[in-house]
Amino acid sequence: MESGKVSAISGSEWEVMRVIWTLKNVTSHQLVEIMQQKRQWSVSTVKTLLSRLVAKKMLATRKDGRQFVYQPLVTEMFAMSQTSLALFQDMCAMKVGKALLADIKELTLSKNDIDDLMQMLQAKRKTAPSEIACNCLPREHCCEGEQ
Amino acid sequence: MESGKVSAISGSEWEVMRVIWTLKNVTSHQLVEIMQQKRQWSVSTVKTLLSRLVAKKMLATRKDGRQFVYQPLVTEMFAMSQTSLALFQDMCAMKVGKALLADIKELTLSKNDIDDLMQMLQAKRKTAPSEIACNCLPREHCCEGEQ
DNA sequence: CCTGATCGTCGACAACTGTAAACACAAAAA
DNA sequence: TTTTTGTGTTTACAGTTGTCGACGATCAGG
Repeated sequence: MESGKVSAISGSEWEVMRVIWTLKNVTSHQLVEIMQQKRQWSVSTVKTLLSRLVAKKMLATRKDGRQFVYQPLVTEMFAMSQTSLALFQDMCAMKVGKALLADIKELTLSKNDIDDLMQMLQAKRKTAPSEIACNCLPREHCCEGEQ
Repeated sequence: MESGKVSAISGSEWEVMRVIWTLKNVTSHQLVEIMQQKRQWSVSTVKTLLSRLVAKKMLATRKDGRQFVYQPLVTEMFAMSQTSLALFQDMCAMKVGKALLADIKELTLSKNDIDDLMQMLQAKRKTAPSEIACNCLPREHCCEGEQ
């Protein structure tokens, strides 16, 4: 699994990142405490995840006295859109729209988000194709029915 | 990693599934051929993935003469929305809308999809909250700035 | 200066993934 | 019937992930 993007962090790593993104500058101690409260992880577990995130260049460390202060190297928004977009791009292009629809139906969005989304959609509509081909197969037969 | 959902299939498995979803009923031979063309995988690799997908209850097999015919046990749409929704639900609730916006900006959607999305949004707007709180931390301080 | 509390680093280990070779068995061909 | 070929099953092996305990360095107290 080699990529040029956001190093595809794993689930647990993502949880740690969220805390760091939110707090911006966190000492390992704070992290351990928060994660222990949030997920009952052992001290070691948190430390391991931090090391891995540093190795993956998602976090930078700054030594402050005896302990480290962690700091994100990519923004949360970047990671979020990067990750979700990658997921959608691995799916059938023809059905991505439907998946989005299902997601939006379930997710809680603010009025502002909704307005932004609608505006974006409105703009995209002008140049949108009327159909998108399925790209699940290399060439031959491709989905035709199954709307 | 235990879940009640869609067994979280991995990347390669997802690729195989896409072909099967599209073709509905596929013999291992076809699969091997397609995957070889699409990803240069060896025969063994494809077979391994198929076994694993059967083990994960994503595929059912029906013996047809010497070989097996594979058949999906969950619909593509279900898997797609399930998977993407799970991803979004692991992200900061406050920023999911922005991520969606970024995704939609990049993805190619058909006019119909766009219309459906807009309609959905319009409907949701009526009951949408004006703000959504960040849920990255257990309790204390939570993101306030960083729009 | 010695001692104990803190930290970060290493090493571990099982489960899951990506890839694939080896093997056993049945069917097709010779 | 013997050989070949097409199938599914087993085994393998390196990497990643989820979770930790142990170890060695360091800082704060006495």
